[in-house]
Amino acid sequence: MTRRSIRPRPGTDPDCRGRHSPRERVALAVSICEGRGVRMTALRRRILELLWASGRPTGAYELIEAVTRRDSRPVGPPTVYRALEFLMAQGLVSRIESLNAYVPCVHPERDHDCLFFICSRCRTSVELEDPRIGGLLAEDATILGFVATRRTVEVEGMCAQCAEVGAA
Amino acid sequence: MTRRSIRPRPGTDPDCRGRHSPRERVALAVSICEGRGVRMTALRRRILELLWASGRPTGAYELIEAVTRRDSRPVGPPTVYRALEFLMAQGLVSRIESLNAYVPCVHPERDHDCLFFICSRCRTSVELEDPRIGGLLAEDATILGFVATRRTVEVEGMCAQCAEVGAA
DNA sequence: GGACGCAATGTTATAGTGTTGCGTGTCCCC
DNA sequence: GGGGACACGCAACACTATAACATTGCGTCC
Repeated sequence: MTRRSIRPRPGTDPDCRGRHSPRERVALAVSICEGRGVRMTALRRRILELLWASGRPTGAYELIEAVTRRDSRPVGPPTVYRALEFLMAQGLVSRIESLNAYVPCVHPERDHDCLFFICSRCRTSVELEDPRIGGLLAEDATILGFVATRRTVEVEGMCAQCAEVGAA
Repeated sequence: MTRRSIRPRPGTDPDCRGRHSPRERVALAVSICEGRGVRMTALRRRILELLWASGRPTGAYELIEAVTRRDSRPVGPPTVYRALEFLMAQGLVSRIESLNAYVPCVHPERDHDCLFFICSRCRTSVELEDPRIGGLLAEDATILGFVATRRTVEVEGMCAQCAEVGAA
């Protein structure tokens, strides 16, 4: 219970911190797309790289600016939104609803239900997987006769580092 | 497991369906505000009534139109957003992040963590309370050293009624 | 009763987020 | 190398939310 040295970054969770470089995760995403027969185009890849490079949940319009700057050509909103849609459909990116922002998923290789802890001070987020929560939600859904297709679980507050600083 | 006759409406959950009329819930909200020494003004009350009357998650701009129509005078966005902010601070209304919409809370008298099941076909939502989920989230937060201030749990899919129709 | 303080609301403008519609290109498969 | 599906470019627009500033209304204090 005392592994507190993590610096929360998108998609870094306590069990695998440091093990996943952005480069490696992008390469994994590419191979996943190959395996599925879907197209990881240059634009889509660029956006995934930018999300990994950002280090925190990133808005669509920030991405528009970043792509425009990096590729030295104007890119419109629909272009970026479509790429995000693709990346989300492939489970490579998640949307954080309470921020209107996007983060790369740490474990696209697993079929996962993300759970986000979002620090409102340093604007970072940590992705966790906790299958127990999915289980309870499925149970509640069954009671209601509800057929679930998507889950959003987000916790806002202050991360360990910021809480320490704030307490000082 | 076979209580399926409910018509999901905002804030109606299987354990108390039909027991809460909008009128009664608004009256409860008024008395809660009195007890707390905060002001349930005419505008705030009007917006709460409109949310109860709507029967589904309602966007801020829908509310702006509804207030404008009902009071026969133009109302600007800030006015409505401020009223919503107040109602949320008092736990009388919740925001559904994945819809950018607002619903009245069924049990403002309890300190509650809402959990929403949102039907993407009929656009209704059902509010549940499941303390076990809050417990797990608190547990995960502790492991991360995270200090939580707000939780968002939303499940999208199809409600029992729409699933039946859709299956036909 | 008039001057002040304060909370709530009104007004205008603008920022931020996301979508529609349509045309063009490009890749892949046969 | 023709044809269809998918991806992208572009312009305009729709929706959601906030900033900045003005006004109203009400209670209080002298």
